[in-house]
Amino acid sequence: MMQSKSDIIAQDIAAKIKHEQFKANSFLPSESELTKLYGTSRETVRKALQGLNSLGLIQKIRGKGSLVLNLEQYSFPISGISSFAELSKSLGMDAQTEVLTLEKMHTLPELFKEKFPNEKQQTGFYVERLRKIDGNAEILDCDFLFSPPINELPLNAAQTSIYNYLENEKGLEVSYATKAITVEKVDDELQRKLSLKDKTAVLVASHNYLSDATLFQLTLSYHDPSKFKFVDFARRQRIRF
Amino acid sequence: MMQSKSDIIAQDIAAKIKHEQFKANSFLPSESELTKLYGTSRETVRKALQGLNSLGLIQKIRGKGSLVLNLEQYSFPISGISSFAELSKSLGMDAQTEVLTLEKMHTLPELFKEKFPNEKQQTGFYVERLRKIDGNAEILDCDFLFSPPINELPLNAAQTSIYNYLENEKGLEVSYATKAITVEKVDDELQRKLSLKDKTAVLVASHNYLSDATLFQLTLSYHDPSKFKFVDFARRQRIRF
DNA sequence: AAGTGGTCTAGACCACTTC
DNA sequence: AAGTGGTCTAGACCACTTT
Repeated sequence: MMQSKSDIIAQDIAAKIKHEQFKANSFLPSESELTKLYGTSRETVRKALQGLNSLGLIQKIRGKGSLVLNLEQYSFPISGISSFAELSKSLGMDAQTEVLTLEKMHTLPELFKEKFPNEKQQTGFYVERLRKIDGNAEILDCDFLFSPPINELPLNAAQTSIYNYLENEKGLEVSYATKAITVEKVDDELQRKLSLKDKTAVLVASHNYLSDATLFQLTLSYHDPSKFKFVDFARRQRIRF
Repeated sequence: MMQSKSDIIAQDIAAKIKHEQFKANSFLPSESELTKLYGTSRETVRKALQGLNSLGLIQKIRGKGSLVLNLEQYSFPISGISSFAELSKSLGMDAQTEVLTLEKMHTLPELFKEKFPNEKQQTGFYVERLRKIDGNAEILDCDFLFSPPINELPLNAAQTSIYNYLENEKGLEVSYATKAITVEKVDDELQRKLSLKDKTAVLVASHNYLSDATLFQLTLSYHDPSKFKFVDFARRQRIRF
């Protein structure tokens, strides 16, 4: 949980990029300069830069330096794994969450059985939340959080941020997720909840895991197609599977 | 272009995972064992494991080891940046490409001006390709490749793999991309080309860059919504921007 | 106590860019 | 030739899991 030196350096450089102390289309100080600046070894600086590189904040160019990329063009990537609370905050949106359902169940809801036919665990919390931006319903999030490892889930956590509750109050470490984006036909009820023109929505289905590889959450996130936008940054892989 | 020791190790371990020499839900040999096995330093082994970790092939668990994750569940992530040729090959699909257009232009096509209003460079190659799987048209790819850096583009490259041509014949290094996924209304022509029921398609719009941060390609990729599936693996970021 | 991964170091050599 | 990032090493110490 402790932040490493390289994490602190990465955070610091990211903040300086954000506040334009390091400007887009210019080069960061060289690795040897950063080494002096932060009083660490070069490998530690390099580890920090590697994180910024894979995030898409900088591009390392051999023989020249680390170029700061400009993200304004296409808005910051939405990919990765973050909560609605974090996203709406970092994008500066006027967002509200309305909790429609929160109940402990001993069987997986039909909707989840249909979309995740391989899941066996049954007991957990079912949460249904409507996300509004500028007062308009845009996303319907359906979550199932397994017990164990999640033994209680206060309404307050569902209203604000479940991830914040799990990470900061329960000490659980959210680590990775697999997501699948598809376009689906939806029923009257969902059409009404999201005020959709057509009976079609974008579905983002996720498996979410803790750092010990425990599956702790399934998510079905329904979006209004006319407002949906998924922005991603990807690097070409050297490892071909 | 030379492969590093850590790349070779990562490739080797990935291949062993693929061929189930290292099985899902079991642990890899420990870092010290891998160090002996490959005859390198521990940091070099760790660099290789880090690559596999960020790809989602393994999960490193402190005090325990590197757990091999099972990908079969949700099929291998499509995210990242790969060509249609690479993807269809790795998924073992019966895929064909029909080149509809390939021409050098001195002005950006209207479609690109509309979707990428900030782009200034004008000269390049416009390529329109229909992707078929099992004989059915599923994707329409529209590419614009800028000159410079791309001064020629043989029809043969467009028919097989533009990335293969650029990387292996022209020595260009494809490095990263930004993508935006949206759902769009389309015209009669596109509806006909993809045999769509509705006048709706999924659009994946990309900016593609070389390793020196040069923008070399814009892509508009139109998918049949009923067949579209984007699978992603994401790790929780420690760097909050 | 022994084994695992996580972090950090100081130094070396290499490849590429620039002057 | 000087400066940049890329790779690799051998060793150290720490935190966590297991026995």
